[in-house]
Amino acid sequence: MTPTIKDVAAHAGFSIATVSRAINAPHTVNPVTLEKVRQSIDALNFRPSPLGRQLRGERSRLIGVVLPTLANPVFAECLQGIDELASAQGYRLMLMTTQYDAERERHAIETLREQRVEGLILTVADADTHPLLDDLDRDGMLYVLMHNDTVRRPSVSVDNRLAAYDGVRMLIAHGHRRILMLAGTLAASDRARLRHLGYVQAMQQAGLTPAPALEIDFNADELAPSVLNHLTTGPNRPTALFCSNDLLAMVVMRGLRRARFEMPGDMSILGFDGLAMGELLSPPLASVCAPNREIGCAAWRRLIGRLDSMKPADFDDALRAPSLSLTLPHTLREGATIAAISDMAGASPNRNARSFA
Amino acid sequence: MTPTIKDVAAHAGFSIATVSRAINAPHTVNPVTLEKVRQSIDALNFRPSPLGRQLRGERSRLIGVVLPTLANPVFAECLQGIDELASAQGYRLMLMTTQYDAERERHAIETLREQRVEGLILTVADADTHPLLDDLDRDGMLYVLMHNDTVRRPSVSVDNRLAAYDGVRMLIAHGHRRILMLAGTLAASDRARLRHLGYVQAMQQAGLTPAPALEIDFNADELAPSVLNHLTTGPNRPTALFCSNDLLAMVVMRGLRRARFEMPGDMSILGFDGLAMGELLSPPLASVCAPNREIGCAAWRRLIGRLDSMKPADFDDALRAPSLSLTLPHTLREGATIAAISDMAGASPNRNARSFA
DNA sequence: TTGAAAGCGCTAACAG
DNA sequence: CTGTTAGCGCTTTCAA
Repeated sequence: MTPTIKDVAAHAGFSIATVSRAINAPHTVNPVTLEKVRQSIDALNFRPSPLGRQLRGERSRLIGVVLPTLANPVFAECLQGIDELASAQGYRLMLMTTQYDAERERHAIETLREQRVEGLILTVADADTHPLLDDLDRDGMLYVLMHNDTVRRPSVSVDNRLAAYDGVRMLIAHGHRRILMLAGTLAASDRARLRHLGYVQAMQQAGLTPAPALEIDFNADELAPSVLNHLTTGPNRPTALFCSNDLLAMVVMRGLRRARFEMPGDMSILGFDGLAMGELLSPPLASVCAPNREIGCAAWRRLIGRLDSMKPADFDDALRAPSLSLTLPHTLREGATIAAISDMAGASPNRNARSFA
Repeated sequence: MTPTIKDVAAHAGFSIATVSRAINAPHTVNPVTLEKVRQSIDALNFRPSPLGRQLRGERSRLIGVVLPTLANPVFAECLQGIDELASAQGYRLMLMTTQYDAERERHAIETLREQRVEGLILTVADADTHPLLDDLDRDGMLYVLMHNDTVRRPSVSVDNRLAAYDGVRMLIAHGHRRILMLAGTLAASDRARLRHLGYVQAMQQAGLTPAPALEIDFNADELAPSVLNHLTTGPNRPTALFCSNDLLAMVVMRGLRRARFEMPGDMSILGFDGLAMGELLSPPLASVCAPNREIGCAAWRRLIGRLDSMKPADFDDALRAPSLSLTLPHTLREGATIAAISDMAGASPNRNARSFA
């Protein structure tokens, strides 16, 4: 079927060794021979199988990428960063998604290891309590986490706690007092916890009372009535929502709009992630922005850096070990979904019935 | 480094053949032996290398995916569909992006073939005039195109001409007469051409004069002043824009908003693609929707179907050949970015100065 | 400059 | 039920 080096050798009238050399060390072979071999290669449309090479102990130049989902552009943005560097450096990417499911995470890592990837870039639900990552450590399998915010493992992320803290402080600076945090169903993730912690700290520092994060079913077409109620009615209804990610913010805004709420007039909204698309919205979505693409690039560099440093000597690696986790700076996109409390139509509790007028 | 079957054999005190059998045909080996081998496997943390297997002529269970970019969620949505089926069926995906660049397309296909993928799923800029696809045909390499709208090659897409036609007819039905089509910089793609053709046909059938597609620089932060001028001023300024994709529609809307245009009051907007995210916008984006996820799934099924049908006999394959390209139904999402002409504030030419008031 | 041959990890005849 | 062995495509000594 696909021609092998043998076919080429036969066609050219030389040995397979010569063909191999013609490919890998052209200068060591007689120009005339070289030319003949090249013609045979073209004639048969031969391409060397990486199998043989890898089998010989060469590097696979294959990196595994494990992401929760591509439905959230956050991960697509990271992947873009990774992909760009990978193709520039001649690496191949093997991609698996997990839908935030622990079993699928396990399976993905397992599968990729079988494929003999040289390293893994992954985003898992919870990095700290993940036995699989311990396995990787034990087996000396190189990996870098993206977005997972932990100091215990090699990772690249923003400081989720601080970022959330800064975001909520901004809301407070705009005069908001009743600020509620909304989280997706995967409230168990390490970053969700840290974001909530940041929220709590910002609230407490301002002398405000933080609330537990309200869980929202991400995929539902409508906001649950009880949730909507919680957001839109009562004397203590929130004036601002801090959403644990941008997609959630968009879903929530749609729900509020259907209830005749306007943003930011009736409710201020702050997201998290800094999706590029958020700037295209109307009004542009305020967000605590992570440099997603750059996170992908940084994860790549760290992985490849460690990969390369394996070769010569390991002490170099040990030197870098202290700074296992890399924290990239976040930014605040103030957007237009945040209003100062004084500008908000629905700020005073007694106007809340408006939404059901 | 990584343990091989030999290590396991040595550890267990059996031959490598027995170990291999223990893995691939457990029932053919003595339970006691089996148990010992299993313990050794666990102890050494052994996983069979796919290299050896593939080398033995086994299937690689590897599929290559080539996409223009992940920055446009259209492709991320397709990839989701593919990924779902792939992981369910035990296949691995190797992903490469091309940024719509012909050279990168070439390189991606080349690379993936070297990796011995069993088949390719790809979206290329222009399917009809693509020598690489001819190579694939010649070499019997299985592939399926996604979104590329051609009858000459195996493909899955919507009927881009008809879909555009239907979309523009809808605009006309809402009373619009001056409808302009906007296209991204890759106006050269097969689908962009077909979409424009559909636009032309719908216009002509209604006795209206179609215009050439106006090219927009997708990535620029602002609309070019000349473009903005074209859209917003003059007695013949358009009342509706048909954008060749949703992302472009969003960029254009942002540009118009900055010029104090409101959608749909001052301008109706129709996109193409049906991004899931479009429904989260305010107002929800009207769009000619392709079932992106389903396109990915269908492409997968066709590829695997043809892969499987290779095994027994090839005439089966010939039977299916007539229906090379699969056309999936499109839908119209009327959204709220389209207003009937009678409801539009800016409909009468003499109101156009409003935008610069 | 070229060829012969060994070996990478594994599976599958074939023998025992 | 288990072991021996050949061979998949390739690179790389080692000889010629």
